[in-house]
Order: sequence, then C-alpha cells, then structure tokens
Amino acid sequence: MRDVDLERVRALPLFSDCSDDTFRTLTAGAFLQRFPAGTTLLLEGDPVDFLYVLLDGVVELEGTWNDKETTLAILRPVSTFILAAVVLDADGLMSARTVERSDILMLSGAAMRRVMSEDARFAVAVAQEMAGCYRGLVRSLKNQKLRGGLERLANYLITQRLRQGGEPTFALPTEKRMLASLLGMTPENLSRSLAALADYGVEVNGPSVTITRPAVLERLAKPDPLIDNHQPVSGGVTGKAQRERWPQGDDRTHAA
Amino acid sequence: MRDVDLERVRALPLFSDCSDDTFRTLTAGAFLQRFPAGTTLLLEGDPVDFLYVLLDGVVELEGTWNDKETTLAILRPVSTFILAAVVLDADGLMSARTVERSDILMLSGAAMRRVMSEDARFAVAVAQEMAGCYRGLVRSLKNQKLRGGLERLANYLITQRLRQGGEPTFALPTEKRMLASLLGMTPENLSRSLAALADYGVEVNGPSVTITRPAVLERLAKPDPLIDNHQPVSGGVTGKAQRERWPQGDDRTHAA
DNA sequence: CGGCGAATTGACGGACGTCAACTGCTGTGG
DNA sequence: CCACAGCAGTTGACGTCCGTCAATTCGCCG
Repeated sequence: MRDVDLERVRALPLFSDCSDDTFRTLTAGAFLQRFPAGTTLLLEGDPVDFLYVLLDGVVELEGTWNDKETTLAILRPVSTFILAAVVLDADGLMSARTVERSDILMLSGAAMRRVMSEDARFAVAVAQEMAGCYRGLVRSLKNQKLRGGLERLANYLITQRLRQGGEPTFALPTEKRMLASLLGMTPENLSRSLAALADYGVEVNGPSVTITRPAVLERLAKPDPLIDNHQPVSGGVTGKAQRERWPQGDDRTHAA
Repeated sequence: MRDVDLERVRALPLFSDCSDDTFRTLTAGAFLQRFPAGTTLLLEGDPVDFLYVLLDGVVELEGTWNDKETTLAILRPVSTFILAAVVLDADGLMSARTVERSDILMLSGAAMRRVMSEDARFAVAVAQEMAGCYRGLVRSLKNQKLRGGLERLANYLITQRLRQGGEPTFALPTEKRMLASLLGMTPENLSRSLAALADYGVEVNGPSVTITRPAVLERLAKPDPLIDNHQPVSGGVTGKAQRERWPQGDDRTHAA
C-alpha cells in the first residue's frame, strides 16, 4: 500500500486524531483493493467484517424491499462507509456497489472495535463521525418527508453547484437514473422535473446543467441550513457572507 | 434527584459500562426537571447545551420546513435524545416537545464531551449509541422511500403489537394526528388507511386496535428485518423461532 | 452496422393531499 | 346543569402529483 494513500486516510477526521500506535494497528492488517465498475461490495443483510474507505471512484449505497430498490447515498473519495455496522458488529442494512472503478481500503472491523476501547481519542473520533452521519440522515429524512419532488431536485441542483465550486454550470455526478432514485422519484419523473425547471432558469444538456437565474431557482427551492448541508468540498472557497448564513461545519454526507 | 432515577439512568446502555468516576462527574452537574405537556424543550436550529434523558412521559421530535412539519420520532422512557448535536457541539436539527407531562434529566453537554476523551469505555458506548441511532434512521428512510402509506401503516401496527407484548389487541401510543405525521401522511389519509385495513383483519376502536388475522396483515405488510426493528421492549418475551427470524439485537429506535 | 440501455415524451391511472362538512368528546363558563 | 366552543377524528368530493406502460430517440459499445 502506497504512502500517498496512507496519508490520505490519515488525513480523514476519523483518523487524524488517533495515536500513531492505533493507526499502525489498524492499517497493518488492512488491504487496498481495486474493484471494477458495478461490483457489489456488500449485500444488504450480510455480516460486515470490514470498514471500507473509498480512496478513488464512486460507490452507491442502496436499500431494497419487495423488489424495489432505492439509492440512499452516492459516495465520492475520500469517505468511509458502513461504520455503524462495524461499531455494532451487526449485519449491514444497505448494499454497497461500485459505480465506477474504485480503489477501496478495507480495515478489519474486529481491529476497529478492539482499538476503540484502547484509544479514547479514536473512540471519540468514531463517535463524532457517527454523529455527523446521523445528522446527514436526519437531513435526508426531512428532505424526503417535507419536500415534493420538484423541490428536492431544485435543492439538489443548488447544493451541487456550491459543492463544485459555485460556477453557474456544472455536471451531474452520476447517471440520471441513479440520481432519480437518490431523490426518491422515477427516472421518467426526474426527466419531467428537469424540463419543468426550465421555467426557473435551469438549462440541461445531457449531464451538464447551468443555472442561469439562481435567485429564481432559490425562491422555488427555499434551501434551509437545517436540511441542506452546503458545506464546501475541499478546495471550495466560501465567502464570508455565505458562511454566516450556513453556519454548520459538521455533518458527513452520509456513510453507514 | 432520587436514587431510583439514578439507577435507571445507570442501567441505560449508554451509561452501564462507564466508570463510577465518569458517571459521578456526569450526574453531578445534572438536574432532573418535570415539564408539563406541550412544552418545547428545544427548538430546531438552536444550540444544544444538554443531553436529555427521558425518564417518564412522552417526547416528540419534529422537523419543519416551509410551514410544514413532520414528526421524526416519538420517544418513551427510558431514552436519550439529541446525542448527536451534543457530541458535535452543534445546533439541533429537530425540535423536541413533550407530549405528556414528562420527567427529564438534563446532563451538561460540555461535561459529556470532556468525559468522553477521558473514559474510553464511555466514548465507545457513545459511539455504539450513535451507531444504533444511525441504523434506526436508515430503517426510517428505507421505510419512507420504499413503501407506500398503507404498507407503512400495516408494518407500524405489526411492530406496535410486538412491542406491547404480542397480544392481538393493543393501544395506539399517541394521538392519531401525530401518528399520521410520523408515518408521513395526513390525518385524513391515516383515517382512510385504517378503514382500508378492515379488509385485512384490523379492527379499530378509538385508540384501541385489534389484529384478528395476523397472517393476512403480514402478507400485505411484508415486514423485513432490515427495515422493521422488532426488538422486544423490556419485559417482552421473545420466542426462539422469532429470534431466529429477527436476529438483530442492536439499534435504538432513534434519538437525535 | 446492429443492438442495447439511458433518456425523453405522452397517455393513463392510482395514490395521496386539500377542502369542506359533519360527528363526538371534553372542558369551560354562564 | 346545561350550552357552547374547540378540537380530534371521520367521511366525501375533488384535484394534483407521481408512478406505470409504451413508444421513440439517442449515444455507446460490441
């Protein structure tokens, strides 16, 4: 395993604060693996033996019931997933699939649990990570229950624009069918909703979206700091005025 | 504060494993307070200074957006809430309201955070609690996105019956309007859905519900261990056969 | 060049929200 | 003690949003 990758893992909030000993123990038994697109890493209901760390690529977390499935999160590097199942040594509640070819680090779940009780700082970091994930899900649930499809889409676009640097035009991060599932609608309906947003200054061209009149779109979307987590991604420059309106700094995007 | 109450708090998974020192530190600065029904304990977006422990009564957690509100959880004793905000020292993402007169223990959030980094066992317990809450929310989100209103209701009734001891007739734990909000529907629609379940052997009389043909109702509901957390509540006796079908033992019902 | 799957569009139906009227219960004040 | 206001719950009518089915186009990869 390359030092570069090790550095990137060490830089994660989850690991940045633990002792060198702890970090060595965790990474000693770990292995880095490259998966092709479309690989199922973990099946809903199966026991979870590893903590996964996505270093490169894209991973989808999905849930199933009665032959229907829904996307619960779309992960990009660097993020960890299925932490909750690891902490509790329980079966996974969702499946994990690579969307593109992905480099994934796998850390022994047993080692994680062992090390937690020895390194309080690490245990605290795990608790904080879990808390951030929890809050991400609270946001998702409010988003789902309180907003209609069009509003969810509008807010999603606003969030994406900010996450990708704030330029008026940006690219959708995945296939539209997956995006539809994430937003809790059918692909057909996403298509129609995107068309409907033309009236609000949204131009769509394949995966490329440009927001020509942000103010108009915002009046429809009514974004809310208690639902939409507009934290800028690494490299994003956040203006002072904006930081004041969106004071949250915590919250992971998700991750089980 | 009475010893009886202290014992009950100490018995919670969150506190059962920490050192006496830790527990004393936490409870030293704590106070037990009795609130009348309908009291807002915490407003969405406000900073959170305390970890709340519900010792008696009923508390509702709710979220708001655009003049609409939705119930995210209904808590009964003994449970903690807004742990996530305390761990991250962040603003609450949901409001908390007493539904009935409630006895609530309030623990200093600052003390919680301080003590976590000193007592690894406690930090682990916090991480586990957060993980359980997280998984509860994953279930909620799947429930919301994958099932229709009637199916959510049917599963809710099945879960309630099991939680209350498995008798064919049991009582709804709250007003129907709040239940409707929890299930993500309007009161009118809950009313209609309950009526519709008559065909599946459900008899409703005010707050009292009796399930006359469980098998028929289950065929509609299709309960799933990866969504419905049928863990029996204290005192509930779980048969062996059932334990095998529902092997989960973890997961808190929710709690922020 | 042919085929498959993603995306779009239209037509249709069902589920769910909204509005309104009515019932029954409870607590309050004359 | 009764009248009445107020609210939870129910029921009906209606409209809208959204899912389903089908047909078509487009781009990509074999």
